[in-house]
Amino acid sequence: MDQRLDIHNSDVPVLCQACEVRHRGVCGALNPKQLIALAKTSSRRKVDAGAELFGDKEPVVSYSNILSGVVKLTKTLSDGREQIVGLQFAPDFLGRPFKAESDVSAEAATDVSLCSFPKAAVDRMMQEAPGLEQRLLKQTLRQLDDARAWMVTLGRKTAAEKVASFLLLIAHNIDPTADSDRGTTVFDLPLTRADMAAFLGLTIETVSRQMTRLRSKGVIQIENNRRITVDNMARLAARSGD
Amino acid sequence: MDQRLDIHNSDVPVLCQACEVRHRGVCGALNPKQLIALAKTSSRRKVDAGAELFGDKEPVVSYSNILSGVVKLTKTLSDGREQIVGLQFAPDFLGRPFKAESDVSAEAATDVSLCSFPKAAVDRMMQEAPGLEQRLLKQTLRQLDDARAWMVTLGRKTAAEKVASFLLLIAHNIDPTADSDRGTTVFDLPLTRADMAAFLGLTIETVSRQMTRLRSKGVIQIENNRRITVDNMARLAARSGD
DNA sequence: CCCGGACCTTGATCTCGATCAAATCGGAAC
DNA sequence: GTTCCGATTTGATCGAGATCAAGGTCCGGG
Repeated sequence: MDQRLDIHNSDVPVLCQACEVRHRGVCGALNPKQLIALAKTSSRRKVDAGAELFGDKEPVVSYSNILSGVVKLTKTLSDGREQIVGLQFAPDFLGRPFKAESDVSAEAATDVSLCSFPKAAVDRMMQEAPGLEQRLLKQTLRQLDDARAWMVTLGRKTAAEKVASFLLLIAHNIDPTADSDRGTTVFDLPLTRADMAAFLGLTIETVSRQMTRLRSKGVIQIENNRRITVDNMARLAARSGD
Repeated sequence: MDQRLDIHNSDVPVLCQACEVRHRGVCGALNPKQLIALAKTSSRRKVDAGAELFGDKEPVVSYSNILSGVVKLTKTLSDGREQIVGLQFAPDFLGRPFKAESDVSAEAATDVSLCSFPKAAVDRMMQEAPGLEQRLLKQTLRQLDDARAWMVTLGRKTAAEKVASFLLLIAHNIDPTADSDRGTTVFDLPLTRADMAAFLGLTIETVSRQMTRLRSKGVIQIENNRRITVDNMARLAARSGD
């Protein structure tokens, strides 16, 4: 009832009215009143590819929604070996509730636009809006599923299967309608070869060789290193090992 | 107030009064009234090492708390390659909310005792008890941290570092007081060499060779294949690559 | 005590992906 | 256009871990 009224008096904050992820992101769980309270303290910003959003072991004072672009989450061993442990796409929520500091660092893989909130404001709102907590739980469970699926890729797949799995992952995230039945799919890789290697647990050289191999077998076309065309998704999927 | 009264009229279900994980598990978020409602439909059971708790792609109709023992979560590729994607210890909650079927299979690595609940009963209670949802969110976030930490192990560590990392993981889970400052730590491995290989993304032979190597360097002692003694945790930690 | 089967270790060899080392490409600045 | 520099590709070689193949150990049951 209250909810019903709120929907009609359309005092949704200006910032949110034009928001790309208004309904898909965690904000979708808030009523207009809560949205107004949160919007007061939130701010949009753009960051360039390569910029660090927050570092490992660094106190994190804000959460963010990703509005566009791709963010990579990385962990680094003491001797410098690096592994990307997650990729986040719009409208993912960025940040680790219940902990003052993250144990991953987050870096913009592409140009990224964000909507950031003070950590404390969201933490407070989580207590009042159970729907918010539920959205976070759902996203976290999905990320856990993704992480576990990727553990199989890291632990058991060959280099060729890893690269094919990566291309499928990106194709599905960039263009959710891409599917094995459909014909040609085109997308831009959000990652450099070095990033791909860091995500796949391989070296740059191996990634490059496997990409070349997929191209020479006619599974993919490569334009300017970044633009990928997949004529037949099923053929690519057949090489992913799943 | 209501809460305060409830605590004193100690009508906590008999089943729960003796529960090993009463306060540490997700049930700790429930008040006695909710606990009674849930206990009506819950049941304790023991399963032998090796038994499958639920399979991949199989509809799951119940959740469980692990009361004792270790459960392994595995994923299998179409050609049979297998990867353990998580280990669960008491008092972990087992099950995937918001999804009818799991995409991992769960198997008892050791003898395990469980307390199981019908999925529907817990799902209903999650709506009413926000504390329950918050506990689940916290556990899920912790599991996501664990999964990401393990991705580094799978993607970037050498066989020697993987085995050392595994021993540290087990030592810390079996005996939470084990720490680098302290002297001797003794524990039983909950996994066979084959399971260790499946968790580490290695073969049985490589795991065995690395264990032998750690023994011959005096980092660990091995008794009957399963009982491990670590005289100096710091020496083991130094070999984990972190 | 002896047997049988599962689990584990050890050895020899092979192979995939890492490493080392040059080219070559692509795009931004001028 | 030309230059330059980081990103990528390609080639040659190496080596960690897989694979193939025996043995050895542990433990429960007759």
